Formats: sequence, C-alpha cells, structure tokens
Amino acid sequence: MDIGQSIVTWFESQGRDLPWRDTRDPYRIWIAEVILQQTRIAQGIKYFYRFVERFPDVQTLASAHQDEVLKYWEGLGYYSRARNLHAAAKQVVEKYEGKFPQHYTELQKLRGIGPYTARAIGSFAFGNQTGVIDGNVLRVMSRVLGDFSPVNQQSTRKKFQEIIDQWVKNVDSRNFNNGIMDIGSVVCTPTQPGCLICPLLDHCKGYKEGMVHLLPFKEKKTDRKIKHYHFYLISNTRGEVVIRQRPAKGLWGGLWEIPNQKVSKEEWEEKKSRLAGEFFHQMKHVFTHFDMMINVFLVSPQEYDLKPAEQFISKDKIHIFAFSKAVLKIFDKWQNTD
DNA sequence: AAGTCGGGGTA
DNA sequence: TACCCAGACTT
Repeated sequence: MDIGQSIVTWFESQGRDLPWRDTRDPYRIWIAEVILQQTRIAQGIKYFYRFVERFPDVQTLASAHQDEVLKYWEGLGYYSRARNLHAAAKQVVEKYEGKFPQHYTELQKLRGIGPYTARAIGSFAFGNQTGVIDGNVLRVMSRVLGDFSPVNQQSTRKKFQEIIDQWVKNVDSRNFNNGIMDIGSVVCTPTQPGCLICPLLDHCKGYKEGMVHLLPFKEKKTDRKIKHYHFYLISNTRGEVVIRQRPAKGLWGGLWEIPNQKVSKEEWEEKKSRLAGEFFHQMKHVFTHFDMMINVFLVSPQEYDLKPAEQFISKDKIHIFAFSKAVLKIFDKWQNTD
C-alpha cells in the first residue's frame, strides 16, 4: 500500500471527530483553521463554538464592529488573527459577493490566509488535490523521509510541499490531510512517539535508521529578551478605573489596557512608581519572543491628569471591553484583594 | 531570511 | 526551563 492510501485507511478507522469536520461550509472551516493557527485544539474549541454562534456566516462577521470581534477573541492571543479575519470577511462580501473562492491560490489572497490555511480550506471545503503542511505534518514528513533539513527554512517547506502533493495525488485529500495531521498529533508526537502503532511504520526511513527522536531538525532560534514595565491601576472612590485602547496594530493591537510604560531594569527593580501611588503587585507575562516583567501600582486619581484617549470606566462595565490576559490577571488580582 | 505576534500545556 | 501548538505578516 502506498503512503497516501495508508494514511487515508488509518484515518477512516482512527481519525478524530471534531466539530469542524462534519461540514463543507468554507466559512466554518475558515474560522476553525484561523483559530487553530499556533493553537491547540483543546484551547481553541470553545472559541470556535462561541465565535460561529455569534457570527454564523461571513455577512454577519463583515458587518460586525471590530471591538466585538476582538471581544470574542479575548484571551486567545495573536490578535492580528481576529483583525485579519474581520478584514477578510469584508473582502469576501465586497469582492467575491459573499462566496469564498474555491482554489487555494485565490484563497491565499485574503487577509490572514497563508499557505497552510489556503490549502486547508481548499481541501476541506472544495476538495482541492493539495497537501497541507502544519507543524504536525512537518514532524511526520521529516521523520518518514529521514530528512534532517531544517524544517524552519523556506527551501525545506518547498521540498516537502512537492512531496506531499505527490502523496495526496490518488486519494481523497480531505481524509488524507486530516489523517496526516491526526497521526502527527496523536501518534507521531514530539516526545515518545508511538512508532509501534504507527500506520506509517513501513514507510518510515527515520524509524529504520533509529533517528526518529532526533527529528524534526530545527535551526536554533535567537534567545529571548526581557522587557520591564510599570502598569498603573488608577481608581477613584466610585469604583472607576482608567482604561485606554491600544494602537490598531502591533502587540495586543486594538485591545484595551490600563495605563503603562516601559521602564529600565534598574527602575523596575526599585519598585518605585513614576506616578503618585503605592506598589501593588509584581508579575511576569511570557510571550513567544520576550518576557514582560510587570510592576503594578495603585495610583490616586486626584494627582493624575487624564489624557484625551483615556477614560474612567466603572468596574462592573470592564467586561464589555477586550483586554489582554496580562491586564485580566491584574484586574483579577485587584478584585480579590479589595 | 529574520523578526513580530499570545497563551497554555507538557516534559 | 524549553519546546510545541491545524502560521501569517512585516521588515
């Protein structure tokens, strides 16, 4: 049996049943694929249900306000996904009359849809005969091929894309793509892979050569940096707190926050507020590319002059706005110490 | 090609 | 800690 058929056969008996697999609606498949970018299924599944319930079709999403779209994304991370999702919905409504293009080369022109997502929608919604390559597939392929090319390099992606397009040629692409991703996440796991129950064992050069535990090979990434910040909880006796909206792009783009500023490591370690107030709390917020060290201060509103973009909002209304997890943690700590 | 962009689970 | 997760966009 060739490898494509092995994957499809395995999927038909062992594949997982997921809520976006019982439809060919490109809209729902699109939403699921974007939510799952760099996100585990266990984390994304609740967001998927809530999102498609509130925005059941592309017209509803296109006509929504971005603030509400971000609210439904709150806590999920990579917020440009939500902004691009919103922009792409408008593209589909305005330029494609509400109907998704049916080929991945066209789909990839939409905001937030790259090589993986375009092929995923193309395959799952429209049956395009092309293979998808995500983190799971990179791992499976590098092991099956026994290939030590760095998987985080463009040339390797291109080579793997050509190979997987051959693998999928004579089988159902939906079952093939779902199957190879399931094998990656359930059997061919990063540590302790289940080689002895793997349907690709007979095809696996990495296993034959005893190299599975060394694959996939990645080039070392640059070391993470540390940045220091002061955050300010500015609240009055009426239980109101100062918030403001972040710029549309960049880190936490479009989300709301409490006033804060970057400070030097030395100033951060002194735990001394630049505004009149007292030290409240210390925490670390971890990003992919840096650690954010945070001091939180309680600041009295009498000595604080409100800037134009800032506003006092009562505590029982902050749930209307979308905040980053860092600010939500600060609010939570604050609430539980009152 | 390298850097930016979240948050959570796991060893 | 460090790595990984149904990656894409910017520079």
